[in-house]
Amino acid sequence: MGLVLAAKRLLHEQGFRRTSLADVASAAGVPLGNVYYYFRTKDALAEAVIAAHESALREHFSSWEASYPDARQRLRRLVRSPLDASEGLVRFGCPHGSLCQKLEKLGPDAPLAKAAARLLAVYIDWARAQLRAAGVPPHRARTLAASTVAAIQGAMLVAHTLRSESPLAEQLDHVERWLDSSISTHSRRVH
Amino acid sequence: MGLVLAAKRLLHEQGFRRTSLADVASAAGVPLGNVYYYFRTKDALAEAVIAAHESALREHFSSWEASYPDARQRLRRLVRSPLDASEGLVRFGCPHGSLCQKLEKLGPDAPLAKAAARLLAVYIDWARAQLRAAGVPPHRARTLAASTVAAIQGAMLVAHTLRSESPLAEQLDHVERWLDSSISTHSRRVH
DNA sequence: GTCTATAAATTGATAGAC
DNA sequence: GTCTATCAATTTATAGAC
Repeated sequence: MGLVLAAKRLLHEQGFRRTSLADVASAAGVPLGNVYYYFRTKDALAEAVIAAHESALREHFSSWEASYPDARQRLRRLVRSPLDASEGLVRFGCPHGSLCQKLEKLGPDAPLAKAAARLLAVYIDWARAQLRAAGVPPHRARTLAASTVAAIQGAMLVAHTLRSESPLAEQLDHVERWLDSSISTHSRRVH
Repeated sequence: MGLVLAAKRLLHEQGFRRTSLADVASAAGVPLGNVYYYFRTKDALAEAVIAAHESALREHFSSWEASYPDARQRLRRLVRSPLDASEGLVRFGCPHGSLCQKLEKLGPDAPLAKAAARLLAVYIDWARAQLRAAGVPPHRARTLAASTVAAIQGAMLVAHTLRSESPLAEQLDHVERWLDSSISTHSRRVH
C-alpha cells in the first residue's frame, strides 16, 4: 500500500497536523478521494502508519536476535541504532518520538494515543527482555529499560532541535557506557 | 499580557497546530480580532510564548544560583526540577521539548525553529556552566551538559507517552547518580 | 475499484465601525 | 484601542459518475 508508505514519510517530515490528506494522496500518486476508500478517517490512516512502524520495529528486533547471540551485544545494537539513520533523525526527529509527542495531545483515551504509547512500550519491553537475559534482576531490568529508551529518545530530541549530528553520537556513547556499567553492577554473576 | 499567558497554556496542552487563535482569544477573554492588534501573525504570538518560557527559565536559574552555593547542588536541582510540575508533564509533556518537536518541523531557517533551538540551548549552556564550576574540563562539560539535558528530556517524553509518573522519578534518580559519578570521575580534584 | 467534484467546517488574517 | 463581521484559503469528508 503506497498510501501508508507516503503517509509514514510525510508524518515524519511534517507531523500529523501539518500533513493534509491531499499531500498524502499526491505523494502516493492517487487522487484524494481514493484515500477514503482505504481509510475511513485521517486517524485511521495514522493508525496504519503506527502499525507499520511497529512491525518494522519488531523486524529489527528479530534480526538483532538472530545476529547477536549475546544480550549485551543486542543492547549495544539498540543504543547505536539511531546512528543508522542519523541524517533523517537530525532533520526530522525520531519518527516514533515525534509521533508520540504529537498524538498524545489528543487525550489519553484516544485510540491514536494508545497506539503511540504501545509503540514506545514495544521498545522498552524488548530492552527489558535483553536486560533480563543479561542477568539483571526483574525490577532493575524494568527501570533500566525505561531509562535506556528515555536516554536514547532524549539524545535524538536534542540532536534534532540543535540540528547537529555530533551530540547524537557523543550522547549515545555515554548511554552505551552507562548501560554497560549498570549491567555489570546489577547483574548476578553467573560465571 | 493575558494573551501570551493563555497561549502559553494552550500551546503546552494542545500544541501549535491544534491551537487556533480563536481558542487563545477565548481563553484570554478577548475577541478574536483583538489578537491581531498585538501580534501580526500566529507565529509572532508563538515567538512571544517562547520568549516567556525563556525568561521564566532564566529566572529559575538565577534563583537556583542564589539558593545553592555549590555547583553540584545546582545541577541536582536542575535534574529534579521536572518533579515540581510532574502532573502537567505527565499529561502534556515538557512544554519546551514539545514546542521544539512541533516547531522544528518548519525547517531549520524558520524564526520559530531558531527560537525553539535557543530555548534548549539556554538549558544546555547553564548546565555546562555549572559543570565547569564543579571542576569538569571544558570539552567534558560540553558533552556532559548536552547528555544531561537529553536524559532529562527523554525521561519526560517517556513519562508523558506512557502517562505514568513513576518512570519520571526513577529515571531522574538514575540521571542524578550518573551525573554525580561523572563529575567525580572527570573533574580535576582541587582540594 | 478509481476518479472528479463538491459539500461542510475550520481557521488565519483583514476591514472598518465605534 | 476594542470589537464585529467577513474574506479567502485550507482541509476533512462525501456523493456519485465511470
